[in-house]
Amino acid sequence: MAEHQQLTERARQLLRVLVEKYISEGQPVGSRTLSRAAGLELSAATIRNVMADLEDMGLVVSPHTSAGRVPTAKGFRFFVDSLVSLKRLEDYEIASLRSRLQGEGNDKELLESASRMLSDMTRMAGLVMIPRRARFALRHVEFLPLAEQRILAILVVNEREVQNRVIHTERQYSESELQQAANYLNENFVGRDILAIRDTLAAELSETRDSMNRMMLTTIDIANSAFSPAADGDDFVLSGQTRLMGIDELGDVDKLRQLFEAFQRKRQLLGLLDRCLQADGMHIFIGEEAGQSVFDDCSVVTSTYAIDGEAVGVLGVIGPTRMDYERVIPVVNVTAKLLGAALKSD
Amino acid sequence: MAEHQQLTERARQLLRVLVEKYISEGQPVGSRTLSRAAGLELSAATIRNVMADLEDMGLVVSPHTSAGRVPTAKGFRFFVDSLVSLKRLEDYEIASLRSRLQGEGNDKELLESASRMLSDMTRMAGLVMIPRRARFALRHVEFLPLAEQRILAILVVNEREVQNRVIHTERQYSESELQQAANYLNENFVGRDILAIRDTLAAELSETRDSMNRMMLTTIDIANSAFSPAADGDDFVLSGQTRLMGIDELGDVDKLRQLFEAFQRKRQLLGLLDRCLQADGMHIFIGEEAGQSVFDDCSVVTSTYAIDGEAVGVLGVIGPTRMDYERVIPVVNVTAKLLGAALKSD
DNA sequence: TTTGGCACTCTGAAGCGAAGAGTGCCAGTT
DNA sequence: AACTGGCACTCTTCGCTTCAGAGTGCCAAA
Repeated sequence: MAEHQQLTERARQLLRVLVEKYISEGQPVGSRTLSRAAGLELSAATIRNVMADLEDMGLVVSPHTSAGRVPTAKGFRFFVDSLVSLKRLEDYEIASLRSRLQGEGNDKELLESASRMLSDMTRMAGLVMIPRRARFALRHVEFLPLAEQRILAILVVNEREVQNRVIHTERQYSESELQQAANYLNENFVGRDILAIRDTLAAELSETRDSMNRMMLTTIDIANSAFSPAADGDDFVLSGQTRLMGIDELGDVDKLRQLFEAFQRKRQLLGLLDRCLQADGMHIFIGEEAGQSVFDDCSVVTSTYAIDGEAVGVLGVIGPTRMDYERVIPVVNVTAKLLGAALKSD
Repeated sequence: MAEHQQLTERARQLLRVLVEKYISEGQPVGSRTLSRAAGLELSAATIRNVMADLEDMGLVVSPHTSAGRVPTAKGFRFFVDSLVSLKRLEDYEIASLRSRLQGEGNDKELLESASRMLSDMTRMAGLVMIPRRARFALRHVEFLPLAEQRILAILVVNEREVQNRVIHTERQYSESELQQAANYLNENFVGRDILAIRDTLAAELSETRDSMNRMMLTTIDIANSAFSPAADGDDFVLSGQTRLMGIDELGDVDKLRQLFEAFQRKRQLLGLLDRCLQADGMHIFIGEEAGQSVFDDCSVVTSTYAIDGEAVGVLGVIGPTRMDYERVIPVVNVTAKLLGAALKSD
């Protein structure tokens, strides 16, 4: 059986059982064990032949001459792509998750709660990216002068979310100028998207610049800086990192430390999440597939979550390559749906 | 030499050298090594006698019959209390720290920077408690109605700090009622402490309840909830936790995990910091002294930091019991002074 | 009081052999 | 042609022993 040949049904079945066994036991599995567990009426010797083939194809390896087989990253990939049989969550589990999310007041708590849920359900680390709402509907704006040509802008958007930014301006504005500008915006633009407002103002500026009064110029100047896209400092919520410390595949303290450092830097993980946001639905990265050596012994299972049909964020879990995909995949999937619904409903 | 007797000068000297040696090498130190390192002209045998005394007093132990001595928590305590000779920081080091703090814009960044500095200088974890300012001077307030008898209160205090809170009220208020209440507060109370404002309003209420107009009642009702003491979610800034993973005294993954969990829960650590805030100056907890088993193999070195002479917060480092106190203590001390100064100056 | 000497203890590394697990291959069976 | 039992071989793991090294405690002498 050559490298690129199709797997026989039997080989697939054996690979599936091997992976399942390995996931549940964490030990290399030998031909004898497999012949007992597989349900097929085959002797250990026969199975050894099949295993040799799977090894040629790079789906399994044995850590040393006399130690049974372990799935490779490629083996896991094949497993999740075409062998895994997902376990539906029990209804009561779904109900309990839903109620945990419904109790939360604001969005931030909702995300934290979802992250903790992912972590609790899978006993690994859960993560939830802050939603990138396309739209920030202005509810209210306030400007306060600070020293040195700086202004504190407070925006209330999407009904309840408060953002505050310090902006630098060309010249010093007085308190009453700022007040007027804010009033103008509050009277004319409530409910509209802040980026759209900025564009509208800019258009107006170029059309009727000369005839414009001072107040309008002030308003446009300030709004231009204040209504720029939010640079969210904190881009995801991670929970249960410490659970990873209990997992012996990741027992190497040094590896673990690098992983934790990556969590703190956020950049690498964020890059991964961003890639996931490009395409709706679930993504699974196994071992090296994430493309960053810190995650080499890890897998990441993610799903986008959507508000009103639009994917606004990504959530998922991160754990050892040897994780219980049959359960983890549905957990991530369901949590994504529930979170989307919960975000919509308030 | 009995348990409670004073230590001779010689015993003190030997203990000092032993602790220093142990701190730098991390290995139990034997009598032979000590006789060479101590500078005293004493043979190993003599030293062994002294060591036996120190062991009786509980200042050192040997991990097993043939392994030299290691300081106990009590031994370290004695060392830091009366033997340690602090190493002054170099002027250029102080200058570099000062400039790192001066570059920062807002308070939050300042605290993070201080925390990172502590971590970098000591190669352990740094932590800085958010200042508990006694006074929150009102700069501006805004109330916005939300659904279900909730109000979004936005407070700007201490010139530039924005707090937002969702409060629940007895009845639903209209947008214009809230507007009036906010205007009243902004016109009459700017610059005063929010707790004082609340008290003033409450006093007014009891005096002239009957003659009071509806607007005033509204204002008092809302301000009463909105101007309660800030429940800061995030009470301290921790940096460089991962540095602790490299330290072999804390090599036990399970211990380490408990420590990290304690960091996330925050409560325990916060309790410790609060105790430190009771008394100005430096505090050192060695091993069990912190009173919480999670910190058993750790020491915590803290200092209060003050703005205008008033201690408003605590900062420090956390690391293994075997840390270089001679250097760590000055680092914490200096950082506290610099942070206090930096917070004042803006 | 200090010191050299000595017997003793304990650790840690190294080496060894037996047991166990599993493989690869071959020759025989279906 | 596909499967199977058997067998030699390999590799890990565990317990045991040995040995060197480090350091102690105690004693008798200076």
